[in-house]
Amino acid sequence: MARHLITSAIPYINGIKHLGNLVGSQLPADLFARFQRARGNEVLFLCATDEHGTPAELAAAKAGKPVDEYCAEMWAVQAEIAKGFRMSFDHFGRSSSEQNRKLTQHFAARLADQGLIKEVTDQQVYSITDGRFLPDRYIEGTCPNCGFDSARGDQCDNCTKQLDPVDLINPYSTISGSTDLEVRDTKHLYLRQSEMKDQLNEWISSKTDWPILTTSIAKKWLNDGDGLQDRGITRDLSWGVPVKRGDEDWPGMEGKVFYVWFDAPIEYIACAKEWADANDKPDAEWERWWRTDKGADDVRYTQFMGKDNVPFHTLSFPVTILGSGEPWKLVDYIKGLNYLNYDGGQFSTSRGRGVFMDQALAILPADYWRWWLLSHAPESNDSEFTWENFQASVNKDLADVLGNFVSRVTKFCRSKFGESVPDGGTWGAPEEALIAELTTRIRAYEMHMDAMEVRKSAAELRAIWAAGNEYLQVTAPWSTFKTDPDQAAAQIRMALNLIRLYSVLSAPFIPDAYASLMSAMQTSDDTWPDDVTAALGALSIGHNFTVPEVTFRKITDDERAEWETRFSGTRDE
RNA sequence: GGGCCUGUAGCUCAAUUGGUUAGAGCAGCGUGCUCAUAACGCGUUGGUUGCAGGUUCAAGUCCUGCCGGGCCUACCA
Repeated sequence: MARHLITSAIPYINGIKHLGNLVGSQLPADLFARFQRARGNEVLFLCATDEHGTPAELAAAKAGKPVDEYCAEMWAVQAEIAKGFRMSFDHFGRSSSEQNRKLTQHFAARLADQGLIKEVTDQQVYSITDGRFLPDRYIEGTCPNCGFDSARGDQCDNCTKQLDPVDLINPYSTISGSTDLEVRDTKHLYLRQSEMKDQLNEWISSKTDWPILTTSIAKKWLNDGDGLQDRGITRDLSWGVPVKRGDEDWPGMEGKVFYVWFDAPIEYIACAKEWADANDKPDAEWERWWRTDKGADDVRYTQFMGKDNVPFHTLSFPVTILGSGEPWKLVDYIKGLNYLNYDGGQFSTSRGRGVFMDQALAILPADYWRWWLLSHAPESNDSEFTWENFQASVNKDLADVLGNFVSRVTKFCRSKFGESVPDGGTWGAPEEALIAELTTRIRAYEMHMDAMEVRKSAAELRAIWAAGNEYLQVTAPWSTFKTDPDQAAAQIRMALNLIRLYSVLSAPFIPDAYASLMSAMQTSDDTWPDDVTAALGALSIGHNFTVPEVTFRKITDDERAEWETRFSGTRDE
């Protein structure tokens, strides 16, 4: 039995994420986790909220709440939505946890012991009115290059030129609008990533099976210009993991916190401890997933993330792990995904453009979204959500091909034989052909799922569903019944068993349909069809079932038109 | 500015890494069927692979240039 450690990039705390965020990490990670569990493998699937940093502080202030309270509330909201989308996390943690605080401080101490931390005095813009240092992009002013009057401190949105905040003409704080800014010296800890450049290069180069997207981003950072740069891992903020060297104070670092990108990936580890603690498990239980000296050497660790997260997962987090000199588990495979666009443009959180996770669930059940998003996952390129495409895919694939199959089979059986698996007849050539086709397709499906080829998996699954309809067309039990009711019984026995088989195979994509179909077929036998013939005998003669309600309904043209309008612009609520 | 990715049928995507006649699904068209959610099956029309050159026995795939789309560019996360 294989062991899979699976993490999804942890969503930032400030607000509800859109469908692009969902399909970029959590959803494919969940698909993979569910599939590996179904295959009988041991899985630990973790996610959490990423809670530190300036945006969290500002969002809390805007909401008029203390930041810890705000984060706790938003964590609950995100946890509820994740549940709504049927994310099968073993634990949904928080980067602000006690466990992560201690572990982050521990890593910092280890890295310092290994000589991989240095102190650097930076110059940073301080806003006297706001009483805080400002990250570059929280300063705006007139672009010295093109004269655009709201250029950000890091880059001008108008002429796309990279800027330094001190270059801006008439700079002001975007938080308060104050122009009362000054440049101050501030001391920070830097992670000496450059020391490990060669080691990282070798490691990344050995990952020939990773998505090109992932390795090319990593190589760019490693080799661009002067190569991998050291990176500041502390910030002048109050909300975050206090800078400490293990349990000891860090002289000169009082009042500072670790940079969110330093502590966020460490939460992948801390989350395992949160999981163990929450379930009254001893430390050995989580350490066997993360410590290669404590049983994790046979673990395969897979990370899922959008492309914007790739540098941190391929470079700075591995530096943290490797640089610690301790036997922590290093990632084996990084599944980096592109972006999902919305109807000819980008999803926009600020402008409320596109469908957000809570809104999606309010209009349709999770399975509809899961199916569409996964079968159109932005694996090789950015992909695009359009309502027309969504409606067509959902109606055709879920309602017509799968849902209607269930409907026609169960209703036919009920009217001719009653609501139990009928006796009589034998299987012959058409059944053998079907089994042969299904066996080929199921093996292909498994291969694609194992390789995390999401779209190909979806296409194969759909073909498996369609094979049921083809079988019915070939055998035509409604005709057979008129001349040879026994043979029709054998045919419908096959079809009823297909429903259970489809349910089991489809569960990673559409878990709610899995549950409702298993319930309709009155079985809990979720055995994976390693042997297709055996799997098609799982519901034996006389086994009772019920005719399910509509498994998937169709999206009407009116609904589509209404939603198209509703989600096109500003988000109201 | 630099780097990377990308452009294939009306739409969404494939193409075993340079190897026969570029394939699927949807939409369209035709047809069969009547168990079923106006569903299903079968057949079929759509391609100068963005453009122009080049390398090669062979190019969607490699090279050069141009045009278009996207991402990243290290203090947002």
